[in-house]
Amino acid sequence: MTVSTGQQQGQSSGKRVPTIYDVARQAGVSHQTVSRLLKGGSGIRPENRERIERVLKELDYRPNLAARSLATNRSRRIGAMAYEMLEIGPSKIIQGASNAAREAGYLLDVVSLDPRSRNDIEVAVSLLAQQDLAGILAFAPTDHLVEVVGDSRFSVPVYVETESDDSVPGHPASPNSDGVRQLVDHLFQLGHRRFFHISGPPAWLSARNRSVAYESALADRGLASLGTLAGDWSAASGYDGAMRMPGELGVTAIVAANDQMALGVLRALAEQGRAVPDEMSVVGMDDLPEARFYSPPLTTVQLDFENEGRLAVKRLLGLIGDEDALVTPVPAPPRLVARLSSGPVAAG
Amino acid sequence: MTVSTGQQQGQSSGKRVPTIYDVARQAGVSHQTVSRLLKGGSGIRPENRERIERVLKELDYRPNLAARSLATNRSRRIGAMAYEMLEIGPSKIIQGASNAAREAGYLLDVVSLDPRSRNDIEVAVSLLAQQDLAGILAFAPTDHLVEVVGDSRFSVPVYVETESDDSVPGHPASPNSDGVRQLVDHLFQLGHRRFFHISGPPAWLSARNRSVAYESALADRGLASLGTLAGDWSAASGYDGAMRMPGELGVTAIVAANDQMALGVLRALAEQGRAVPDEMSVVGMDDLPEARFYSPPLTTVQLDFENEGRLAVKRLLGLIGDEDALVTPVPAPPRLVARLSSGPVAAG
DNA sequence: GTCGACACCGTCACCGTTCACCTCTTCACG
DNA sequence: CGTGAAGAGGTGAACGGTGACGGTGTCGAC
Repeated sequence: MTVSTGQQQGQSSGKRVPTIYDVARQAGVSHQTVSRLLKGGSGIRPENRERIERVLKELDYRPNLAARSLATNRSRRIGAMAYEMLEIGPSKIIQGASNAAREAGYLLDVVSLDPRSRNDIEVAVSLLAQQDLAGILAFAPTDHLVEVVGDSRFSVPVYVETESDDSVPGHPASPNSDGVRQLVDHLFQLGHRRFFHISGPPAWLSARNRSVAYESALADRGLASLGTLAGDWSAASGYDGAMRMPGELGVTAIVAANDQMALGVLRALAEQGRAVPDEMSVVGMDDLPEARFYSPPLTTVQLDFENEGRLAVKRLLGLIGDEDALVTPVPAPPRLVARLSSGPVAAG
Repeated sequence: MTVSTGQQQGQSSGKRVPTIYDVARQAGVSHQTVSRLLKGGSGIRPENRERIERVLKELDYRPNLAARSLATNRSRRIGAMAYEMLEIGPSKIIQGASNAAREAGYLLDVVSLDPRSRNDIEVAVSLLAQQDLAGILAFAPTDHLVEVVGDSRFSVPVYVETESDDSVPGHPASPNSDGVRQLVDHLFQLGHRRFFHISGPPAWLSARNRSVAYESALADRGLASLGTLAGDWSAASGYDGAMRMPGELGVTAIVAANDQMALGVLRALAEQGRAVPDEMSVVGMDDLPEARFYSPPLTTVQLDFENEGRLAVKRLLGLIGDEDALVTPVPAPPRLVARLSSGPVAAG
């Protein structure tokens, strides 16, 4: 996983890389015929087609994308703005997007940035504006980013992955809010009535959405949250949150907005000598692969990040007009994963 | 963090994007003069320079990179093959690389792949071969990958991030092996003599290096490992490994090749009712931000992934011949982080 | 036998840069 | 006052594709 020595692969054998002209010459046709074959392929005499294809293989011809995009004024590259690639959610989303892009014949250029830093955002935007891209994907739901991206006039379609704003009533639940609701319901059924929330940073749209969903799920049960502390998605912030949570509230269940913060909460409770789940239930969100191995194993909710990334690419391709819209991936609905960190509320 | 609505930014105001010809005409010079200014900028009369620069700004000129790279046969893009982006190590390396690339004016195209799958690798290679890239970075130290990349004749420099092969004596320690050695020494000083190893998958160079370093660190102390089980970097595999470890060996310290596997080990021991560190010490590697919140907090070793990624980019730029080699980042040496999962060996 | 339709394929111009080369000034110097 | 070198900037041709258009050859219908 780390560096040490490198090795260079040769600057190639010195031979120029073949162009359609080379192919055409060797196949005894015009370059245009080669181009045609490369394009759609119809309207070419079988014998010619075969000959060209042979030469193509022989020379190991690779189209020069720069030339192509110069001529067509289109490219097969998608820019993506991402943030916090170290978190499981974002990085899985990017991975899904990258795969979907690859399958559609595109390459994803990922620019990572800190979406709280206006400067970072502007650097990223100008970097992306320079490259010739078919479109731009912005996964980075902070208010800042939405604003800057909205301002800057890209010459290509931009798809901003805003989450549905759950504060607007009467519109389809996002996977986020659906997941939160499942967690709350689960705890409710276990008898919990006194909830506390460790949220993500309020500048993040997804954090706000999760919080709103949490409040409204409680409200639907006729309950109100006993309080919320904002973390920053990290385990450390979860730890701090749990430590700062007023003891006199009599909380019996803590809902953390992601698994890392839940881990921090678990640790804080362990240090305070409070048993989980006997004295306190803790739930997270995301279902990290590790969540199952926490102490105790964490109840959480599984989200389909991969397909959310794919979906975003498909949507962008739709905007671009690339009718490759074959199958639109539907993210799997969130799935509650009940483990040992949640249990019935203590008697009495 | 999830999708819901998207929003499109306009296909721009319909006006053609300005070229150097447009700029030249408006500034009353030839296109070549504009090009010269854009290039280095020397040898232009101040008055002309000023005029051109004004027009440049006015029209918001952006060079067409496709045209440029067609003409120069060079591009400002670096391809990177990465694997397991979900692991902290790889993703931090990529992030470091991406930042370093950006600072040097390059963009990093990341293609993620499963380096165990020959097919994946070939797809990635051909994808990268198509794009016009200034160079290619291969972070993905499996034998497979090294082999395939070695075979395929890219027309651009390729920097393969092989680790130093620690089985070759007399050559500088890689951060990996240095880190492992620190862990072993730490345990040794705590009185441990009976070690067991949960390694990464042997196809990974870094896993092999860590294993070799482990064995040789023990050998230097006149000890031998009581055994090794190979995991796959996941917490689940660490759990399995600990469960399958023969009890009769009398092991007192388990060295896992990364933090996730160590987490799995901790969980397995907890389920077996074996106290950590009283009955068994456990150490990991990588120092994930979460490691500090495991139960008990994990002793591990901190690696400077970010700078390893940067370093790789610098090296590649060196191969490319881009003399931007300003400061060469030196990855910080690995640092032992002792926490509660390791302790003195039990008396008797 | 002529004509039109159609399939196939070649020619030419163009995409926006850079590069090689040439021309025109300007100025110093003998 | 002629000469040459240096400085500034213009001209035309690549780069490797694609698109528009037009020219063949073949075949069936009249």
